Amino acid sequence: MTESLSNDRLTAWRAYIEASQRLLTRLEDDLRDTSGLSLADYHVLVLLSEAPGQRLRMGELAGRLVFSPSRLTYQISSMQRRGLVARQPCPQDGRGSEAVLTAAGLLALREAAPHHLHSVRMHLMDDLDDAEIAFLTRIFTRLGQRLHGTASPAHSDR
Amino acid sequence: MTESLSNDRLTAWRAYIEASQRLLTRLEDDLRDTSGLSLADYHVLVLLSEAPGQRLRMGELAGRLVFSPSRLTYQISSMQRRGLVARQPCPQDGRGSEAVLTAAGLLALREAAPHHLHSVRMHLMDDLDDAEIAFLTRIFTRLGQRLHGTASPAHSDR
DNA sequence: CCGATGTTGTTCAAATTTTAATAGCGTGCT
DNA sequence: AGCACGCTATTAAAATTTGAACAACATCGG
Repeated sequence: MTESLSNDRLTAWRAYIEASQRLLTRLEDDLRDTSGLSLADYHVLVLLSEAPGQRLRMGELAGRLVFSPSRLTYQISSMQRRGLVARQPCPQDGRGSEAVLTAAGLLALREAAPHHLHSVRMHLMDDLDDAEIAFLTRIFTRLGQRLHGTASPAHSDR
Repeated sequence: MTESLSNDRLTAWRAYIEASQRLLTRLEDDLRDTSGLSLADYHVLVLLSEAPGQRLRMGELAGRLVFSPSRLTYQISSMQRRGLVARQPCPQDGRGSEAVLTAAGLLALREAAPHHLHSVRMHLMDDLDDAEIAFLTRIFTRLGQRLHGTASPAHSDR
């Protein structure tokens, strides 16, 4: 096992990590300032708004958000308190529950989206040309697919 | 103000966000399993080990880690409890303090690094060709520089 | 030198996230 | 049917992170 990275790769890695962190921080701040939502709130709203019946099982939602189950429980409870989503027991499975988008939630999303998308463009997308977009998509789509399978939230053996 | 993203860009954005989240989670788990360190611990150790005198001002460290001041205070206190770093008052500035790498901290880094780097290669780098590395570096170096200036931790007006 | 102001870190409380149980319910086997 | 097991989501407690308020010191202008 080779235990190092070439200089080029180390540089790439560090640039990626640091810039991503800064970007996330910035987007979070922008979103909070313009709409009072967190990124997590926003992502939940987006996923629900796109789902059939504007509702999703907790587990499905957690998987897509890359959230632990308990984190999602907390997140949804919080949004429920604020009236952005409702919680309903799942008809097909007595154990489960679904998060359902409320009218207020949809409205909040509609109000927040323009600002947020503007922010994403401003801080990232406007600075990238088409070739860069293509690379970004290629690299991270592949990465996401590869990471999706092998476990992580739970500990594998190794 | 155009308030949307082209489909291509939206796809790129979502792939990037989700895969990055999965990657971070995976690396964190791997690192924790093999060395008992968090990513934050590891980054602190790396930065200190590279700094002249293996010491850095709190503010400098916070800036590079993209941590809030209070978060860094907590982080360093935790590492101090575990013997990985020490805290010293700053000679030039009576207000400040420095975090200093300890022998144990350096050892912990040396032990953790091979596993962590292997993990980074495994999950990300080995899957990228040289052209992709170049794009990654280019995109995120530019992004990092651009985001570095304009404020975020504190709220600007807008 | 003195006072006004800005910095640097820390502290405290509140909010969030993690981790380790746990309750309830499905599934499959007998 | 009856039971062993696994899955789903929640809960409780501990750990972390945020955000506001502060204390101590530096810096600058008078």
